[in-house]
Amino acid sequence: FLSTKLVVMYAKCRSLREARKVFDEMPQRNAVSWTTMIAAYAKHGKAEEALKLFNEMKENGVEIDSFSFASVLPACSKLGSLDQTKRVHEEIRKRGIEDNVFVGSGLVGTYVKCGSLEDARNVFDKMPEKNVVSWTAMITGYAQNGKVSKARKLFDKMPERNVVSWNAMLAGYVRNGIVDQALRLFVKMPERNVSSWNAMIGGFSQSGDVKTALEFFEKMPSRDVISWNTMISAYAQNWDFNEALNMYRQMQEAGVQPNSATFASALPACANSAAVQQGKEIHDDFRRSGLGRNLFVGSALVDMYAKCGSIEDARKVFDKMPERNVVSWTAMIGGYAMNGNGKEALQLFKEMQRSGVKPN
RNA sequence: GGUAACUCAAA
Repeated sequence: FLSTKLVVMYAKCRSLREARKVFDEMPQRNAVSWTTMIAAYAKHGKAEEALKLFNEMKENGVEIDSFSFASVLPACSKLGSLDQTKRVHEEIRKRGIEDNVFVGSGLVGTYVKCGSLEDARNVFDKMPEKNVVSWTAMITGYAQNGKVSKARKLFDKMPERNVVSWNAMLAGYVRNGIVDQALRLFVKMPERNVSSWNAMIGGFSQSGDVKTALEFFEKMPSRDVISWNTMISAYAQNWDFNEALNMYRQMQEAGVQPNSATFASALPACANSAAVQQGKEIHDDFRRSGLGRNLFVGSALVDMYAKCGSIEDARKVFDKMPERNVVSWTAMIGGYAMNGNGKEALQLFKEMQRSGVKPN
């Protein structure tokens, strides 16, 4: 069908809305159009929507194949619910497609992100054929959960490696604070991409070596938005707030489109230096960016206004947030406490508990 | 014609 191709096209051009419009108006939807929409939502981080569509697909009696499962698994990863993932896994088993390498690798990664290394390893061991993606997903599982040597054993054992596998191992060393090993890999790897460089910059930043982080940033062949965000964070987290804001400005001059992480990285620099004027400018930039509301940016804004003493503005942002978690609540409550308004702080604390958010 | 793995962010 022609409209199926249209949905695919719009989804590829990352125009979710347009794709959905065509999808909704289609006279007949097949497995391809359903899967395309599910994958598009998952890619945009809209996990609930992806799962909703997946369930609707089942209700409509459309056949769910390995493509559909592999597409919905990233949404399960984002939700992080082990129960949800086990339910999907059960459906996969029932349909007898757990041997598919895309489905298997997806399951490994999803179990990792739901915090169950055991289930991940189980699926991994049972896979009749593994490819570089399956191996890399398993390595990431160990590497990101404090088991670097297990990760390294797998890494050395895997039949073939690509740049992503090298990056996964490198990131594992970084995550566990072993920057020298990360650097050793970085030097040794047969090819590097922008992610490899970004990971190293993050590693140096994490160990407090902003100087070397900057050297790598300047030396790398090309920089993407993550490179810039990492440097902004590097300065902000190492108490050089002016340089953080400087990087933010340079990024704009370089014509790089900021994303939500950019704002969430730059705002703490204003918060911690009580730079309310710059904070307001960044708030304006965010509104003008056309990026949708974001939990991280919302919390960073609340914290920025609160720490700058503009408690009213903090509350305005807080009230407009569509979703709040313990970080947003804590930022707001802390703001009132700092302001000497213990009464309002206490009241909000109770309100937070009433809304089902647990303090930590 | 649709699918899986790596790097950045808030109290």
